[in-house]
Amino acid sequence: MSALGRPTSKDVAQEAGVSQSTVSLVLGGKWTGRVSPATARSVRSAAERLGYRPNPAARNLRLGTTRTVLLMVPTLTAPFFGPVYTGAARVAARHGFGVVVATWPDDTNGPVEDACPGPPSYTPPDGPFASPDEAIDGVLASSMAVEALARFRETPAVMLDSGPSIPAGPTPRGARPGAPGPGDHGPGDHGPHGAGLVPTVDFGVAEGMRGIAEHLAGLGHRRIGHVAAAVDQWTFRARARALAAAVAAVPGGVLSRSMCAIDATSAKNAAGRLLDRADRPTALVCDDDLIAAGAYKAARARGLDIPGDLSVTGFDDVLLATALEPELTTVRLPAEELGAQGMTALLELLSGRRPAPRVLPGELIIRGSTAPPRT
Amino acid sequence: MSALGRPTSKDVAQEAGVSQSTVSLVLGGKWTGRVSPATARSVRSAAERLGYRPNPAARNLRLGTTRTVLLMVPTLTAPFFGPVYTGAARVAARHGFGVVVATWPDDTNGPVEDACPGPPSYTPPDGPFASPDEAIDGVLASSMAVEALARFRETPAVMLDSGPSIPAGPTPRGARPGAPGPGDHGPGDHGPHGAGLVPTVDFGVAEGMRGIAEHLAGLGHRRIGHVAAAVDQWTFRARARALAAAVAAVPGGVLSRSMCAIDATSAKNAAGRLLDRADRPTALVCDDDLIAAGAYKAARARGLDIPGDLSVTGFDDVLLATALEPELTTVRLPAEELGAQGMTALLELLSGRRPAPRVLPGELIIRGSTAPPRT
DNA sequence: AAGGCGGAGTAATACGTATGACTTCATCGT
DNA sequence: ACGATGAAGTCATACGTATTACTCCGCCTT
Repeated sequence: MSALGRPTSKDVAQEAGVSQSTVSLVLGGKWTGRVSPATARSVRSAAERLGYRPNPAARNLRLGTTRTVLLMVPTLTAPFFGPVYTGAARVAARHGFGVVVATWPDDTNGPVEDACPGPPSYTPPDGPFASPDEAIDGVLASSMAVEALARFRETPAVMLDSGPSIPAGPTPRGARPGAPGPGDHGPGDHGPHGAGLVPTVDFGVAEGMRGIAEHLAGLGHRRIGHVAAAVDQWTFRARARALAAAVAAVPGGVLSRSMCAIDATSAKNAAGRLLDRADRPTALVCDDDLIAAGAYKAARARGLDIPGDLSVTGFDDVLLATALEPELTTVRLPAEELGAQGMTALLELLSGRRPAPRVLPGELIIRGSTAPPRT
Repeated sequence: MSALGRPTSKDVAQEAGVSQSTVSLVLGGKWTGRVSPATARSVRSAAERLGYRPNPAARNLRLGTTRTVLLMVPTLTAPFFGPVYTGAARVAARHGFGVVVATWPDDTNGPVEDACPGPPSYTPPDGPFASPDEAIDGVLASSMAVEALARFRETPAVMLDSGPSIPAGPTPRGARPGAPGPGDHGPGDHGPHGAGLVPTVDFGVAEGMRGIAEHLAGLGHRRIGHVAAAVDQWTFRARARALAAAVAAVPGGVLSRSMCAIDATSAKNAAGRLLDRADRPTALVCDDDLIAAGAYKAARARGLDIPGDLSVTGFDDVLLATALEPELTTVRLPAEELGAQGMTALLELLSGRRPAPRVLPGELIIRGSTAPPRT
């Protein structure tokens, strides 16, 4: 029995009447030609009987691997990142890996009284991340964590939702989302891990946004408003750029834009600004579902019926989308699949291969918030 | 340098010109009277210079502790459990503990193609939980996981949101939520860890629900409908019981109930059944915010104005509550604090003390969805 | 001067697993 | 008949840390 109260490989060896090495060989699967099938069977049955599970910590010591990867996300409180974790953890578990999560520290807000002393920890977390002090084999990093990724220069990493290559750094202050500036994310960029060496998994946000624009155009909309998230991330830049291009391709298409933070109140104000213009748009394209909820409020406050007087679209398809009335036309981004594919890419990277970039298509979900414009 | 590329205590020893033991003593903090202050200083500065962090796996081996706890939740996809994790992980990190998450396996739904071979894992997960195969010091278990907790008979555990004592087992089939049957959760019950030995952290849902009832009664409501979650959990039984008691205490108070699953469509139907009765309620009390969103839909479908014709209340105060129009009157449950307090209790338990039961009060948040009934 | 004592530090070992080096023994080829 | 071959295992060791037992040394006591 180990100090943790679990049976060890030595216990199994005794039970099976063999040596500890043999147990390790059999259970490690590398015994062909070294252990007879009969012995292997008896070892396995002994392990089964005792409910033996190898101590991962001890295994790590020798192997120089922790079979643990770090998932860096800004928060688990937002609705989007839970599924990302779920997908990543599922794939990881299937390969015997564990996942620890690091979140941006200002994720915390509630006051906590923890007078519990507990054993002393002489390794206070110091970096920008509130992360468990783990030894890590690799990092799966959400786009918001680009600069924090620099702490892991030596560690294999995969970026999620950060664009087809890692941006060289934070976009300059004055840069406007949607401005297709040269070198915005060109293949010549050098990420923190070297020239384009960090594998990426992305959503096909451009195609998704184009789908929305074509859906609206097909319904007859021409004056389109964009309630855009004022967040400097690749995904929002890509959304803005794709929408601008798609509307420009529609004869008579006109696009107006208003920026907001990602919360319902700010979105309500931004949408209101568009609705109060003389040439009021007949449709509002929102950068995500929560922003669309704000747009609903702005419309209701002005007595506008959705979708009769105003069509509204969202992005992401979180739970909220079907809770709204009418239900929201949006683009479903497979968040769980993002985590799963990201983890798959990371595991490939860890096993020495160079994973190909992946792009997960979004799916246009047409619900009740879009209709032809009133003539 | 370790196999993982990090400096080891031996590296620090060499840098400081002392032995590895001395490094361990100094950094472990138990060196008073054994190491001179000057040496201690030089060791610490060497550790600083090299960026040394002890390898937790190696430390565990000797100590018989993994400094890791397991958080069992049904899912991280639902909006409620992300904050629970956040709070738990924050407190854990502060004491040098890591948190691994186990979720109910049917949390997975998306198809995943993972042709990645990776190293073989000879410990396939077998239990009901899709959990990382970790060695664990303790378990923090959400109420939905009562029966799974039985797998950890020997492990210190804290239950979250499961009522003041662990129920003896699943409630019998025929049991109706709200029926204050004898022995429902009486102090005589024996949990899986023995007679009431599992510490608990709960929300004050009864007080919260009473607050809602009194708020509505104060506005003048008498005919109240309860759109109840058909989920066999302590928290929902407690909500139903508290509401029934509070309404009974109001002169002329009448309560009707309709059950639904926790999704907007099912809730819409259940709310609709109440609204179609001859003695239509003037207020609908919903078991959570998502159900309230369904109630909004039912009301709109019948041309009822909220809050003019119908008051609606939710429970939990998730993001959705402020995205609805009008914003939802609800009870805020401090989910992050639940995780934090639960982890604090678990750490107390691990250090040999017996934590007192904790109850976190809910807070009534009055927004725009409640008003006096139309006369 | 012999013995004792406390301060400062080191050597040695245990934890549980994985693996390269080694042993044992039967069979095979010549 | 005798070394070579290969199968079936075991031995010994390394991984990085925490801790116990020990050494060394200077100083004090008697």
